[in-house]
Amino acid sequence: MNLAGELNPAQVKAVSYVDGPLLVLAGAGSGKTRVLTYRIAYLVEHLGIDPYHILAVTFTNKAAAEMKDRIDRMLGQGDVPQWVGTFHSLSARILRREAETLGFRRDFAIYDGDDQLALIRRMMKDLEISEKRHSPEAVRSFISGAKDQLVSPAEYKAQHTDFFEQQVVARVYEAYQRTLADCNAMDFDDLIMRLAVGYATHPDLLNRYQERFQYILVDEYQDTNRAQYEWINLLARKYRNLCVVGDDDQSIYAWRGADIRNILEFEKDYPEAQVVRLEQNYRSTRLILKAGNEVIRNNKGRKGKELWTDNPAGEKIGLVETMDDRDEARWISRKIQEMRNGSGRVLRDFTLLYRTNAQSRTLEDELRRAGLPYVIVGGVRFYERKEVKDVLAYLKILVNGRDVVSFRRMVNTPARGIGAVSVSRVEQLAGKRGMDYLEALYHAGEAGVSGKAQRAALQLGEFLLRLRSLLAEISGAEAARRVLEKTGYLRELELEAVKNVDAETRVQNVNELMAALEEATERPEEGKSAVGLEGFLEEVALVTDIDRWDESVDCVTLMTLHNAKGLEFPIVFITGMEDGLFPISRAMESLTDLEEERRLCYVGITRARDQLFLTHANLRRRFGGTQSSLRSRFIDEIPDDLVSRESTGRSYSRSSWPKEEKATATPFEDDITSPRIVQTPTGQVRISQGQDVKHPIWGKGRIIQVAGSGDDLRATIRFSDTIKKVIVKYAALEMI
DNA sequence: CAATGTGCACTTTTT
DNA sequence: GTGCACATTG
Repeated sequence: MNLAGELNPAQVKAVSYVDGPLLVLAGAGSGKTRVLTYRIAYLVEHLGIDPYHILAVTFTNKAAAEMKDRIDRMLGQGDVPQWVGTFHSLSARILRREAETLGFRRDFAIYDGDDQLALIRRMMKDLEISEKRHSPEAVRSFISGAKDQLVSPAEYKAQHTDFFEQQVVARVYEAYQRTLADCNAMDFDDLIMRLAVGYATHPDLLNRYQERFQYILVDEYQDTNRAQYEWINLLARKYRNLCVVGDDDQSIYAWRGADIRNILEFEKDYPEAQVVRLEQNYRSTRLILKAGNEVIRNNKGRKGKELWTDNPAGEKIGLVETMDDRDEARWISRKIQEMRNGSGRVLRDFTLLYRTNAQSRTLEDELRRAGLPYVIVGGVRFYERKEVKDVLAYLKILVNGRDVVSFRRMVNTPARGIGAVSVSRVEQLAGKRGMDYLEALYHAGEAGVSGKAQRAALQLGEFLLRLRSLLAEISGAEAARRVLEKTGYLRELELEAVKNVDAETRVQNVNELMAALEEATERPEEGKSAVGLEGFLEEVALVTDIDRWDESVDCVTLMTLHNAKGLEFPIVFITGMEDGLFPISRAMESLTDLEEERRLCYVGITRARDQLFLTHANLRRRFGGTQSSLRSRFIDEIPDDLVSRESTGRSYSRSSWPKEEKATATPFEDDITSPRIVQTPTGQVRISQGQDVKHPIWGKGRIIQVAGSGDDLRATIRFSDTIKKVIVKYAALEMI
């Protein structure tokens, strides 16, 4: 391994400084992945460290797989470290191994966000908490937040006595955790929390893993939360060979509990720490990098670094103003076709990024019209689709008969006459007699279930109990085939597909699931061994769309900005660059939220290698209605000389530049839903010069001047026979 | 118990 | 515009 020949001096240090804590501040495109893989290879090959002692935490499973792959190719001989993965997958693995020590069963189920929400709703129902007054989603997020902070239900209750709302959350949290335990299940947050708490409360266990993982690497450290911080730092405390890599400018997950202080205060936690800054960018053209730098410099409280590159200046950044969202999509697909024909680009060179998943639809429509194949990464994830989860519910209940969420899902899917009353009787019986749900189904008669429902329950119970007893002999795929056959689930779906086009996709999804099951449990890829049903379910619970994404297929890629983190693409379009959308309206009121949006923008810009386009639409259909939008403030943070402007509209060009002509005001208090003046999602109204409006007394007119702001926003309007100055707040204007 | 109808909330981002 | 929770009907 020739470090000095293949790496720059900072990278060499990041790779070869292995005694003691190390903080690597790795700017976008600075060769971070390279450093991580070299470092591991260096530990193994050069220092002779047993891979057994290495732990590496990555942000996605995909990154973990790629890293292992690269290391494998670098190492002449010697084993690839096996403990490379995400926090969640590593946690699940360790928790299963240590289940006995920690006091739960090895075969626990993993609940995803939907399962979590379903259970929370049920808890709320049991506790007679109104969903109207307390949104289950909000409760879910409070509970999730508590777990990220390692706050137990009891602690939560004690700490949050001020607000009624939080007392409600405390009650649900308590019941929820109890039910999870009853179900032998853990949600995503539990995976991290239980292990972090496990380490903290079982010194012997902690000691074993400290001895095992003497060299620890953590990628994307800026996005770790409190629980993950404890998880890592407890392990690292003994040998202090902890290398964390991250970039405070790319911290975009504060909303799910990530604490940027983890990286900012690393040197406080480890006073002896060395710090390496990777500031040379190998990815982007000079202009793209400059644009990114200019945007991010508007944030305060940064560690501070200035990326530079030896790359050529490249083409200017395309700034495109379009009439509406469809026009935006049309412009993009035309541009793709043009560049594909003109400069020999292939489809997979193009990536479309957006702030919200909902934006993908319009883009999809136009790509389809243009005949351009595309793939969406993210959105409704494959393993979260209804039909996929339905089938998985059967498999999950076979593995863990106490999983109430899966039980509820499969027991009457497809409809077989076991209604809500019967279901709850069976559940009660299970609780009373200490049976799992399959046994309880079989004994439904004793629960007071009779007639058609009883016959159905009995039959189902018998079938599943028998299938469960066969699990040791048959593959997971075979079990699934029998379920589909016996329940007629697929048949029913196929029947529906005849009249409903959407159902056809669902049939395909079930078939795709079967294919995945067969591959995993019956005929694994070369180099992999077949996993059991349990292994498959675990994999499925923790994979994301990013992990499943196959970059080698030649089509345009669409994804959210969040999903794009850590990736790079030749040509990037960031779409919907509008105030209220990006930055998203809810983030526009607080500085910290706005700064996170800005970091997200920085992430987006720095994904691009060769060319970057920023597009925004003057009108955007959102929510049925149409909203007029102003270009994003982030666009204005990019210096003029870096961009080349283009506009598709005729009538919009006048008011489009510069931005100062436009102003905002607070909404009408009495009727904020009426379409008088365009409402932005913040509840603010926007008007602009040139805007046609209607006044209840004066009729139609056009705004010729705007002055003031807030409550004092005034407009000068030319009506057919007069010019009037009005205070917008009182004028009840209607936009035309 | 299931199929059909109706009203409303929904769009931030995800392991 | 849509998908979901709830109500009503067969």
